[in-house]
Amino acid sequence: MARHLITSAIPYINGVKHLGNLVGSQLPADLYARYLRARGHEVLFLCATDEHGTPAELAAAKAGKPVAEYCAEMWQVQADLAEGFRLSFDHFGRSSSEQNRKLTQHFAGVLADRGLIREVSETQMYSPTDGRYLPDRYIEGTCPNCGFDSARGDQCDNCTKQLDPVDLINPHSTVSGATDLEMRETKHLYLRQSEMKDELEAWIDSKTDWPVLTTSIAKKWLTDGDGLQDRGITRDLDWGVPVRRGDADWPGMEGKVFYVWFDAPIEYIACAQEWVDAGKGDDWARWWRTDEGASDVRYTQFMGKDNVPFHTLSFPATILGSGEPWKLVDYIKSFNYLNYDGGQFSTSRGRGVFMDQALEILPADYWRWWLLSHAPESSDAEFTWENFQTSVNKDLADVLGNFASRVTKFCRSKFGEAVPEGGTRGALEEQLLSDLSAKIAEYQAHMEAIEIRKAATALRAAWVLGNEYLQEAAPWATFKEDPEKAAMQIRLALNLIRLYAVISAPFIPDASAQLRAALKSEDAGWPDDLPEALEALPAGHAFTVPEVTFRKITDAEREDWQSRFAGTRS
RNA sequence: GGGCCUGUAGCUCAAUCGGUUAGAGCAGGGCGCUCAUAACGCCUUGGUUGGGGGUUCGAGUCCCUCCGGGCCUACCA
Repeated sequence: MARHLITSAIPYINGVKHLGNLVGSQLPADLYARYLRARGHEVLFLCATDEHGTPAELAAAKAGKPVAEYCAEMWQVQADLAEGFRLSFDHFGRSSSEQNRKLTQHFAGVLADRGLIREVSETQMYSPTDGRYLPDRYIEGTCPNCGFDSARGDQCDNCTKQLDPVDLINPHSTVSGATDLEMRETKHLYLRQSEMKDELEAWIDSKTDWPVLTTSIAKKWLTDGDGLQDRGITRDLDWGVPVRRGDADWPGMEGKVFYVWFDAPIEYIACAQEWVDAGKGDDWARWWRTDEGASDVRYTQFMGKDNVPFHTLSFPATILGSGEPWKLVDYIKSFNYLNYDGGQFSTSRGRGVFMDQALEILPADYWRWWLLSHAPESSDAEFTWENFQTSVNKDLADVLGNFASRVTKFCRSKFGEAVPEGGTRGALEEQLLSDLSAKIAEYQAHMEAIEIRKAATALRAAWVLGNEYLQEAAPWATFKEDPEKAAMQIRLALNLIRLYAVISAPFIPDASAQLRAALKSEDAGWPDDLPEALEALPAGHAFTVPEVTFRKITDAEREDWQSRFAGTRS
């Protein structure tokens, strides 16, 4: 049994996340965590909210609330939704935690001591009306290149030319519309990533089994132009981790905070401390310090492709640069994007299905199954209501749900609500066991390799084997001339339902639990020994016919949702 | 502009190191079954692997080129 540390990219605080966000990190991470736990491994699965930065301040202002209060509320919203989707975090933390504040300041201090931080004086747009410095993209004006009148300070959306805010004609704040912008001189800390380029590159090069998506993005940043650039790790903001050098003041940095992308990954570690402080665990160091027991931990991170540079370069630079024995990531699983019906999901425009809306219309398992079985692993994937309806109806209702239904109902009508007794297995049953064993082995191999779509395909194929067996065995026919044989067939089929419930739990935990409850089976142990697992429900064991496990999505519903979610979210 | 990814059946996706006749699911067609959520099973139609050129005994896979889609390009996070 191994020890697995699993983290999902931490979702930003400003609002409910959409299904694309969910399938890009939290959901696949949960699948993996549930699977490894089911296989008996020791797992620590962490996630948190990413709370700092300009967008959080502006969202709070818009909501008319102090930013700390806004974040606390939104954390609760996201925590509830995570629970709704059955995301099995051991702890769902907050990057604004006390633990993260201290740890972030600690890392900055250590990095400074080791000469990996330098001060840079630069100019930045300041808006007296807004009373704040504005990131480049919060300034808009007319593009000096093409004349587009809504060009952003970092890039023109019309001609794609990269810009500097001072280049814009008639620049104004997108927050207030203020035009009295001025350049102010300000001092910031830069992490000297360039010093660590060779070390990082050697490390990335050693990860030959990582997804191409992960390594190609990392290599690009390492080798593009002049190579890996130093990165600013402080900002002129109120909301964030105050800049301190460990426990000490940092002269000249008063009133500044660390950049979110510096403190957010550190929250992975702080979250383990929060987990302990919340009384859920007793030793975070054995997961994170290689000198305190973490050397045998396998650490896997899940994220969307936009997060890859920070996880392959910035955060490792922080860890390696500290010279302290922190656990480095072993495997980075990254995802492409999920699109919505011909376009992108968009938080700002409210396009697509959001986590709260999804749970309002259907149980979590429907979404979990579709999203995971269509995870955007090799390229961007697309959500359409037609595909969702047919996939879910066919896979969950027809293949799995109906199997449980036909077996239990047949048993009830012919033998009553207890596992029937008698008969002995023959060649057909031997063949089923052999096929099933091979299919489960395939499923396990894909799960271990985190090949999610392939794992879903193998799992579904295992469900199909049950229907094939039933058709071949035809207990409704054998019952007429050899009731004992039919009893044996149905006993096996009832055990198949339990088996399916167990192996499907990482994908569809609620349905799995519901099926086991109907079968009155406490045992959720993984079927390491398949013949034994298919004897788990012995003759005479009482059960009940489960409620319809998965009802079908009707055409009327699909059409309703299709139009309801076509527009924008209010 | 530069870089990376991607294009395979009507749809969603496979295809190990370049190796036999490019495979699944869904949708379509036919047959069977009657236990079941109009469910299940079997058979089956369907592909010049985006176009063109090249390397090779052999190319979906490697090279060149053109076309389409997507992402990144470092101050959104």
